[in-house]
Amino acid sequence: MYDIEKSIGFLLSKGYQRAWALLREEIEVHDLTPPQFGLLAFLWLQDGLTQVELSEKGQIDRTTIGGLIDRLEKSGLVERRPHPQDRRAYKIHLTERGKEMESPLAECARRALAKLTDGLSGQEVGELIRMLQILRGERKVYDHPSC
Amino acid sequence: MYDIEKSIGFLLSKGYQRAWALLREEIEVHDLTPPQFGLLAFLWLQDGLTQVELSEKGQIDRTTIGGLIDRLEKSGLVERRPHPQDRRAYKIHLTERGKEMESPLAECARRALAKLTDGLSGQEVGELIRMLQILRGERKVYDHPSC
DNA sequence: GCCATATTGACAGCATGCTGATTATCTGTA
DNA sequence: TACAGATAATCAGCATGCTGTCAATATGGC
Repeated sequence: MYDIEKSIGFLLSKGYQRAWALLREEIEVHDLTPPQFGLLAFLWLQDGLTQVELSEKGQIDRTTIGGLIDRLEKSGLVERRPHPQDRRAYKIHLTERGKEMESPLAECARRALAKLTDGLSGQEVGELIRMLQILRGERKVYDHPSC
Repeated sequence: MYDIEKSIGFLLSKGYQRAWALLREEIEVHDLTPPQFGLLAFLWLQDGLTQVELSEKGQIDRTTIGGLIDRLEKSGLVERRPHPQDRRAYKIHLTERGKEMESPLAECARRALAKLTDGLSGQEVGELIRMLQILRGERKVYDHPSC
């Protein structure tokens, strides 16, 4: 008999759903959604990427990126600038307001994470991160790489 | 600095994305999507539930259930029957074909799960399930309940 | 330089997941 | 019985994530 309640796929979907909802509660006052927050977070690490580069780094579908940027542009957090070497492409840049939002938004994410992992110890959270990185596709993640 | 690559929410979203894609590869030959499979899986455990009951058991939004059932009904896997005591409600029943699909579809799910957890040991998979159940909302899950 | 091929971003179309509103029906209380 | 409030399902509207297609532009081989 197939018991979906114990299935990793089902549990991942529900865990993700809960993470999404908790983050959304924290950031909706800033009129953002979790994926929009995620895209900003990649720009905080490196500004001026093209849509394809953002798509690869964030593992977000390239057709989804377009709409995300449309909405972030409308909110005045990012802007499309023509790419100096490639007339097909845009470079996506944070606006001043987009840069200023890093600190308050990261604080929102910290609060959401605290609620999410309320039932887990710090060590368990580390273990969970390691295993999720493996699930994501890396063959194996070691604390001390051995090969 | 906020590093989204190490964020549990981000990793959950990517892990879920990968689980979704792997399951979809296995079941798309049967013209199903992972959420449709999930709904069937709850009916395999208990047939004849109402949409609200399915929504609660599967933690699927009640407005999403309607469309899922529409599509499963069109595929001939489930059917809406009037509820004998409540004229507002339907009881959702598996068709013969819906029942027969349990075995092949569960096999698809087993193969997808094997690919997903390829990099983890059996013990790690158990740990992961335990931690995801905690993330889902249960305060704490013990192998040997202590309180 | 020229052309086949690849790449960038846009769009249409579909399924999912949510909010909020609506309709039909049920239930508990006066 | 009558009525207020709760409940089951639907619908409209929006954002996300995917497939597939297309136009504009780059690139590499000749």
